[in-house]
Parts: sequence; structure tokens; C-alpha cells
Amino acid sequence: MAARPSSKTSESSDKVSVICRALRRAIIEQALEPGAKLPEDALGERFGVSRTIARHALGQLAAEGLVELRRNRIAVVATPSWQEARDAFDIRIELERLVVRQLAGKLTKAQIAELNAHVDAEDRARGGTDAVSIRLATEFHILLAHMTNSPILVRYVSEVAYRCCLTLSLYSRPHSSECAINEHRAIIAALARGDEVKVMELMHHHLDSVANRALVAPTPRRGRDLLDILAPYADEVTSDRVVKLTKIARRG
Amino acid sequence: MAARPSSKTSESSDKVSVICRALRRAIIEQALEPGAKLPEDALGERFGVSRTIARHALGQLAAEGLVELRRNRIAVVATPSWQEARDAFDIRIELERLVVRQLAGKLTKAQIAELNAHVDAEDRARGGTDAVSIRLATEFHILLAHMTNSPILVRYVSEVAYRCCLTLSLYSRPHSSECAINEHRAIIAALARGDEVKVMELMHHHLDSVANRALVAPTPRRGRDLLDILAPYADEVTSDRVVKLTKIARRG
DNA sequence: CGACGTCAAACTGCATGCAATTGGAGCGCC
DNA sequence: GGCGCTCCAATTGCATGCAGTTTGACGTCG
Repeated sequence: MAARPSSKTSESSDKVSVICRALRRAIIEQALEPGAKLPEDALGERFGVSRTIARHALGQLAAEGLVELRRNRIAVVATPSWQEARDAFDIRIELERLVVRQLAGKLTKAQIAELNAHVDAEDRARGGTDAVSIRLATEFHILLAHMTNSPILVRYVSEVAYRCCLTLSLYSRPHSSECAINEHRAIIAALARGDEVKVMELMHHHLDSVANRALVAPTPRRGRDLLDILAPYADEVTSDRVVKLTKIARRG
Repeated sequence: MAARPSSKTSESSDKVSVICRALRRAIIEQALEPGAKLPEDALGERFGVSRTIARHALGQLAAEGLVELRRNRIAVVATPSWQEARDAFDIRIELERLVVRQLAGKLTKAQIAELNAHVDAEDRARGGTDAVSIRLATEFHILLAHMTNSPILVRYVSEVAYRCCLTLSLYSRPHSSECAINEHRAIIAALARGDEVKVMELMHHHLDSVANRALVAPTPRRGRDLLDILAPYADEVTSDRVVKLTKIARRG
């Protein structure tokens, strides 16, 4: 497989892109929890740029679904609903099946070594924090996507994987993703063997089980807006009462 | 199926969003051909906003892959390579199979009526321009995605469908997508019957045949950068000569 | 005639400034 | 104490201004 020219879409060294990367990482490592406020001034000051740039960066992250942006309101780290989390995983399964289908039997020795090295790193990180483990596991999948040389696929897999990361921080039990490392190894092995059918099945099962381990129940553990929880009950009362409920919810 | 609350990610009535929508439509209707220049000043003046806003809009469209943005250079409508076009269609097939899988047997009568009405509109538009036909065909798929009530799926299907639209304007023969209307009807019928397997197969075949009809050959008809065409030959000459070639290419 | 160097216009990258909106603290009323 | 009102600090929405970069036109020279 001839190497395609490097992506035109690759993120340049703009200040905007730098801030995007930093925030993305902070979000997926849960340094910024879902719901955390992201005022433009504060970001600008923190990164040594003007509000204009911070604003632009927030716009990009909103396009990726990592940040929620509402007119005249402070941007916040996205808080996906449980259903959205499930949807994201469903999409991710299909995309990553596509990835391994394209990759099966087409990896160079160097690429396989790179993948193995990454999983080794995951192994070594088992003692560390949960956040780092999750990030490394996610990066394994993104590394796979990169090997397809398809910029579009890379972009979508990355985005949806980051979103899944985000939901893991909302809904998962701690230490829920550690045993997935063996599954990563199995996937590499099947890719190397070129067993297209098997590797698609492995990937499907892998992601599905991560999702099922993580998205334990439609009732989130923490961080969910009271407003969302109460939403289904809103139909039962008059709209005036609902407004009051929301005030209370926001306060709590 | 209970209706989920409307998406938080829906585009607000920002000036930025307005410009995005306008440009998106102009691009997929080929009013703006791939490679067309999009200077911030001109956009700002045309839409009655400042450069800041135009710039922000371009950033969003770049994130969607409709626009190419390079540092210190005028933004241009994206010119996907043939391979990228093929990749986009592959991704689209998987995503839309997911859509119809979720939808099979779960559509209300009203929704089926809406879909049929849309296809009727496609039928009526057969006499009109190619661009309108393509736009309507694309919107049919996006309408389907909307019915899943999954904002993420809507976003990805929309994006990738727009990208495919874009590539059609680059690589397809004229009048290549007309006979697809019957396939749309067949898909609606299978959805209504709730035949999950069949409808996934239909969608797969539908998109695959559109792609095959459209992406006729790795040699594009027009609009492709001379630079890309000459790239494979560049290895034959010294790198100094290549630089000169590129100068010539850019000029022509 | 074509290659090369120079320069001004065009354009982008980014910061700053101002008007408009929000939200929440404080205060009076029931 | 709870509810509603007013008002101000915090924050966003957007335009403008300035500095740096690119483009391509022009003049010069081989």
C-alpha cells in the first residue's frame, strides 16, 4: 500500500489549534469534568492569547461535540445524555469495524511493532491513574485509524472516541477499562494474521463490552444536570411551574 | 418510540451559523466550485458582517471538511482527492446502514408520509438542474438520519453526505444520480415493512452504486490541481526541477 | 525571450474596544 | 423564610485596527 500524501486537514500550529489540543486533552483526562465552565477570558488569559482566539477554539471543540455552546452563555464541557453516549458507541463500533477491515493483512512489520509498543505502554500505565489508562486506550484506537491513511476516517474515529472518553468520565465505574488491554493484543494479532472477519468481530465485541461495562445504567453516577433528570416529569405540570422547577434545579 | 428532547447541538441563529448554512448550500449546489476562493473580507462584505465572523464561519466549515484552510492563505472550497471521495463513501455506507437499521419498523405513519413527500419532490425536480437533484437526494438521506433522533448520527451523516455531494461535483458525469429515486422508494418500503436486513442491504447497494456511477475513474474530469496530477511524476526529476514545475502549475 | 529580484496591494493572524445580554447578589414585600 | 424585583459585575457578540505574510505585477538583467 503506497503511502498517501499527508493530510491537508492536519491541525496546523495555529494558536487556536494549540488551545484546542490542550483543552481536548484536559477534557479526556477529566481534568475538566463535564459541565465545567470555560469562560473566554479565563482561557485567553491562561493560554496567553486574546479572547478572539479562545472563542474560536471553543467553536472548534463545539463542532467536535466536546463543548456545549449556547448564545450569550458561558461555554461548558459537554455533558452527553446517556442515550447520546450509547449512540456514540454504536457509531464508533461501525467506524472501527471499517478501520480494521481496511487494515487486516495490510500492516507493515513496523506498524505492528508500533501497535505492540503502544499496548506495552498501556500495560505499564496500569498502576497509574484511571484517566491516563483511558487516554492511552483511546489513543490505541486512534493510532489504528491513522494507519488507514484516510484523513476522514481518522477525524471521525478520533472525534467519536473522544466523545466516548467523555462519557466514560460521566457514567463509568472506576477501573472499568483495564481488562481491555488483552483485547487490544488480540486485535493486533488478528490484524497481523489478516483475518478480516475475525478482527471485525473482535473489534465489535471489544467496543461493545467496553460500552456495556461503562454505561451501566440509564441513571448516571454524578455530574448530570438535575434539569435533564426532571425533564420527563415536566409534561405533568403547567409550563409556569416548570420554569420554577428549573430555577431550583439550577441552584442546586 | 418517545421523542427525545431536541438537540443541544442544533445550530443557533448566530450570524456565524447563518453564514455557515449559506456557504454550505452554495457549495453543495455547486454555486461555489471546489477550489473557489473564499476571502474573509469578501464574505464579510457580502453577508454584512465583519471579517471576524466570516473567519469563524470558515473555521466551522473547515472542521466539516467543506473548506480548506491553510495558514496565511485564502480559504478555498475543498477539493477532495479521488481516494478521499472513495473513503467518504465507504464511511457513509456504514453510517447509513446504521441509520436504517435503527429505523426499520419504527417509523410512524407521519414519518413515512414525510419521506414519500420528499421523494415526490425529488421526482418533480427531475426536470430542473442537476445541482438541485443532487441536493434533494442528499437531503433525503439527512432526513432519514434525523428520524433516528440521534444528534450525533445526524451530524456525521450530514457531514459525510455533504462531502460526498462535493465530490460528485468534482468527479461525476452529469445526470448520474437520477435513477436513484426508485431506490429511495424501495428503502422507504423496506423500512415500513420493518425488514431490517433487507433495508440495510438496499442502502448499502444504493450508496455503493451511486459511488460507482459517480467515481468513474481515478482521473478527475476537471478542477483538480495540476499539482496533484503531476505529483506521481515528480520522483522522476530532481527536486529543484520540481519546484519550477509547481510554479508553472500554479500559474496555469 | 525567459529568469530573477523588488515592491505594493491584498490578505490573514491576532488583540483590543464597545454594546448587549446574562445571572446572581442585595433588598423589599408578603 | 420564601418570592419577586432591581441593579451591577461578569461575560458574550461583534467590529475595527494594526502587524506580518503572501501574491503577483513590474522592471531589470542575462
